[in-house]
Formats: sequence, structure tokens, C-alpha cells
Amino acid sequence: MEPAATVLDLNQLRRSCSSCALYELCLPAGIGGDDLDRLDATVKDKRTLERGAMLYRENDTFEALYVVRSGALKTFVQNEAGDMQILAFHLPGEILGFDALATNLHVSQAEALERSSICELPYAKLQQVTSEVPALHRQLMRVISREVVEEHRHLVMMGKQQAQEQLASFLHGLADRYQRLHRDGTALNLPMSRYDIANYLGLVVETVSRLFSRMEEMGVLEVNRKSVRILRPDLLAALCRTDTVSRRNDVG
Amino acid sequence: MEPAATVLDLNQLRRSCSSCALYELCLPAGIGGDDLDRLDATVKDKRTLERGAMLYRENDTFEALYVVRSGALKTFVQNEAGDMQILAFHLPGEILGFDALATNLHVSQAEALERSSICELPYAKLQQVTSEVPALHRQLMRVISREVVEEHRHLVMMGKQQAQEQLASFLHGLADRYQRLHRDGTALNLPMSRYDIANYLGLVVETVSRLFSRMEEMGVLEVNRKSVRILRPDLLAALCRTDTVSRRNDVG
DNA sequence: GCGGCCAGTTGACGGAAGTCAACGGGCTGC
DNA sequence: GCAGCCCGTTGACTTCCGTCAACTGGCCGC
Repeated sequence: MEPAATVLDLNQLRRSCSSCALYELCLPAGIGGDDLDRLDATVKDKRTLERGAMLYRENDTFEALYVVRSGALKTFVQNEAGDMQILAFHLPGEILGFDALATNLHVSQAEALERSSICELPYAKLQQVTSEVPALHRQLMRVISREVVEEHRHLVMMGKQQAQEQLASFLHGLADRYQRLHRDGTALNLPMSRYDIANYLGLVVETVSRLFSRMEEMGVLEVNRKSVRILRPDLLAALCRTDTVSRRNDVG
Repeated sequence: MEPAATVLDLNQLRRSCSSCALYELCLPAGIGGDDLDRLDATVKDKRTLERGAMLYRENDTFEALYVVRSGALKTFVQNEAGDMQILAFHLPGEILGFDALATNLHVSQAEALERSSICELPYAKLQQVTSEVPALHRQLMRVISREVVEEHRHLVMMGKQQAQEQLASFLHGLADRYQRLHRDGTALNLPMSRYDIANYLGLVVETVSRLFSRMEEMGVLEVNRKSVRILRPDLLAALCRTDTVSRRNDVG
């Protein structure tokens, strides 16, 4: 046990998945021992992104999948006219980059909402490991599937006819994700702007702003810029659905 | 070459991927020769679903992935109250069932919109083959990724602020998919109801109906119940975007 | 500290789309 | 063939949310 080796071990350990505080949330879940070590080896040194920095852009060649270690990102697409549609917000432990698997080119863009730390999983190396470790292959499929299910949630949110239901569902879902990160699920610190929230939900920023104010008046929230405290989780949950029976959404 | 064997061969051939008219559209794309044969062997006999029949329901255990051979299906989720949100329409050559990969339980439902023929790919067998054929593994990942990208398109559609843009985009995208199937992309025969279209886009059925009428008046479409003829593809494409610059979607 | 800028909020207004209602016309089953 | 049902369309009305505008307060750079 010479000191130098110990230091090296610590450094490697620090950046390895097995010691990652979020490790049960991301790829290795369900993988143990040797297999985890092999996965560790494929993780490139982590990157840090400043607020506003791009992780990847449209048409970038597919190099790697990325796991958020800390901070938050948004992914979005833009059309020729420059119109943006936000696809997702990514919190620590969440993976992004799957959009490029189909064509080997990214078809969306990823931007840091705040100073963020990112794990990079070079796909070539990842592919090599998955071919040797069937468990990782299955796990990777599961992770993509979760991505699909997450997008379903987004679609359901956007399908709601009342803007208030949409925002309530958004906050409710965010609180859930915070709790999964062992954070306080009632004291949200929103990394995204009102503008981003509006775009994500298919609304305009004024509507979102008014809804925050209205929900504050109702005693559901306490809003202070980016900081949102959920005073009445029960009421928030109730606001996620309309009381009146909707004609559109009933089963035919 | 005794007659009986020939008949058997023909039958097997008929239901095999290598002779499937849609084969370049679905899983085997990019796979050849021996590998294709092995994939053929994993495909279970095809199923036929009548209009309204369910392919799978929520909480069904994950058995297989499914490829549409003919007909059309919709996938959707329902909440406790029975509210429905349609997630996708599936045309021939398209795969469904990926939602269950994460939990081994389906979290959505699939229903035939008309008499449909389905290829069943039992996942256990598929997994065995993918572990032996790396190319298929990569192909499968690509297909799921395409699913993700397809959902992005749905999100962009729902994010549009004008209902007319939404419907125009929907029809435009449908025309594209018809052409990929070597069908006439200007003579659509909609397998889904107005109700389904409305739900898919987050609108109500009256709005969709009015928009069809309006677009007919504009000379863009000729509508006759389920049959929609696109008279002016150029105008339809133009209707997919608003002329006026939208504040919400501009890049900040 | 000060100025400017941008994010966010609020108000007034109008219009697009949702709601409610009536009706027509296929399709199905008897 | 006829009845009944459901799908789709259309009209009248209402309302929610998008638009435009003004204003405030944080934040950053100078």
C-alpha cells in the first residue's frame, strides 16, 4: 500500500460508477461485481458545463451517451425557422443522447440549464462491453424504454386541456423526481426558466406566470422566482385532473 | 422435391421476414443472409386482430415485440379516471411494445383500428438471437431510438399553438409514412376516427371536424369521411408553420 | 454605485378553441 | 327494410389562453 497508488485508487474510485452517489439511478442498476468494474472502465472523465453551454448540437455525430451527475440540462429540437420545442429536462442520474442511436447523428440538442457535471459513456466502448456483458445490454434496453415511458408522461401532460392541470402535473412530476434523488420533494429549486416551462408544456410564458400566481393565491404553492415550495401536496395532486368530466378524454 | 415439402416451404417463406413486403422497414434492415434466417426462426406465427381488439393491455406481462404487417393500431395510456391519451398510431412495418422493456409489464395499451395482421417476436427468443448476433442488437437499439425520435415529432406537433398547424402537421406526417409504404401519399384512407385524431393532438373532436371543413374550403383537401385527398401538398406544407413569428417558440 | 438588460409579473383585450346542442347519415343487427 | 346507434358535422355561445403592452426587480458589467 504505497501512498501514490492509494491516491490513484481514490481518484479512480471517485469518478467510477460504483462510488457514484447516483449509481442506483443510472445504468448499472442490476449489475454487480466484475461487470460493474468493466462498465467503470468505459466511463470517460466527466465534463463540466457552464450554464448555457451545449453538450451536443443537432447533426453532431454520435459519440457517447451522457449521464447527468449534477446540475440540469434541457434537450430540444429546432425547426428551420428556429422555433424550439423542449423535449425533456434532465436531472442528476438521468441519461441523454439516445436520439442519435438511429442515425448516428444527434437530431436534438442538449444545453445546460445551470453549471452541470456530466459522465460521458463513449458508445464504441459501451458497445464492446455490452456485447460481452449480456446483463448490461438488457439494462441499456431498459433505460431506453424508461426514456420512452417518460416521454409518454410528457405527452399526457401536453394533452391536458387546462393549462393549470398541465403546470400542476409538471410540478408534481418534478417533485417526484426530486424525492427519488433524496431531495426535499416540497422545496423545488427550478433550474429552468418560466420560458422553458411554458415551451415544454406548449403554453406561453404569461400563462405560466399567471398560473404560478393563481396557485399561490390558492395556497397550493409559495413561489419566489426559481424557488417553489409546495404547501399543499394534496391540492397540487387534485389540480392534476379536472373535476368536470372531459368529453375529449373519456373512453369512447 | 415432394409436393408436401414445397407447400411447407412456401408457407414458411410467406411468413418469414425475408419475404415480407415490408422487410426493409422493420427489424432486419441492415442484416443479411444467415442472420436473417435466425431472426425468421424467432418470429411466431402471425396474429390477426379485428377492429377494436386489444393486442395488449396495461399491466400485461411483457411477452413480445410486435410488428404491424397490415392494418393499423393505436397505442394509448389511461389514468384512473379512464381518461385516454393516444401515444401513437402504428402503420404496417412499424414496431410496438417497447414500453414494457423497462418493467416487464406493459404500461400502455394497443388496440387495432381496423382488421390488422401482426408479427409477434417473442422477446425471450429475440434476446437469445440478439446475444448471438451483434448486428441485430445494434439494429434493435436503432429501432427503439427511432421510436424516441418519432415521439419527438409528436411532441413538436402538440407544442404548436394553432390547431390548424397541428392537424396539417399530422396529415403531412401521415402522407410521408404512406409514401414510405409505397402507397399514394396524396390519397389517405384514415384508419382512425376524428375522435382519435383529436385526442392524439390534444384537441376536441369538433375542432378537428371544423378544421377538415376549413381546409377543404381552402382547397387544400378533399374530405369524404375517412378518405382524405391532398389536393395541394404545397399549401398543406405551408399550413404546418405559422407565418407570424411566435413569441413562445423563438430562440431566447 | 449605476445603468441597462433580461426574466418575470400583471393588466387589458381579442380571438381561437372548447362547450353544449341539434342534426344527418352511414353502418349494424334484427 | 327498418330501427337504433354512433360518428361526424355544423351552429351558437362562452371562456380560457394567447397577444400586446407596461412595469418591476434582479443581476451583471462597467
